[in-house]
Amino acid sequence: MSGVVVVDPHVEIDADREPLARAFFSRPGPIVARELLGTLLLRSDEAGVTGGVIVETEAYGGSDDAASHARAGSTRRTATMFGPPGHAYVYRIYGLHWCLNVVTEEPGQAGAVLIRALLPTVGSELMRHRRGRPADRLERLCAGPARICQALAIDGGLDGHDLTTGHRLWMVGPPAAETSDETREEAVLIGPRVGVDYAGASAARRWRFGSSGSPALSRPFRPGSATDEKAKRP
DNA sequence: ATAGGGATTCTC
DNA sequence: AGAATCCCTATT
Repeated sequence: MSGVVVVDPHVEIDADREPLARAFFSRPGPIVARELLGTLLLRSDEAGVTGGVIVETEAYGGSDDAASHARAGSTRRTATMFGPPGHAYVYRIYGLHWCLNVVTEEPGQAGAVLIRALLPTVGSELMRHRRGRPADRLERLCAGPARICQALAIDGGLDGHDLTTGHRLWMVGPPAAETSDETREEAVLIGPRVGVDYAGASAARRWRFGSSGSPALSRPFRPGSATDEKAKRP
């Protein structure tokens, strides 16, 4: 991908855009997760603008999903998962790191997509500095959900933030990507979700999605089970 | 009140 | 392979 245009945080957003984005995120998690591949995640704060292309995602459901934080219903931590689609669900893990999700499904129906990896395109030097690894290869900078949050300075203060409004932290692509037919067809890797074997929940569901051939995946997809396939947008 | 554990990452 | 490290959740 060439010459990325950095959106000014104060730019006006088309009035049409928000309802479209809302519709995009209100659909089932696995569909949203797959279609988020190739879209742009951007972060703007005092230090500058950072971000990259989403290359890996995972979908999580509601009470029927034993691997989901929402499995026990709405709690203090997971309340945003039951809220409006297109908002950020940010949680702390292992007392150390933060992870970023986008809320999916209609309000009242819990769901979220974990953003697992980006290919950096904006502010890579700032991200290296924030990660404390100036020599890190570009593909490794945001290869992992907690690395993304460290590189983009995302923490609990952004929990519940609307990702469709175009400021602080936002996504570019849905639904703008629908205009470019070229990008509709892409090879997508599919596999079981990472680190949720405890629930025995990942066995049946293959809700992890990755951009085929991307050098920035958090970890490889198993060549045997994770099938390469052509995914087309509706 | 308290115990158990995690959608991770880095180092040994 | 093991630690780091805290707060959410469930249980007493």
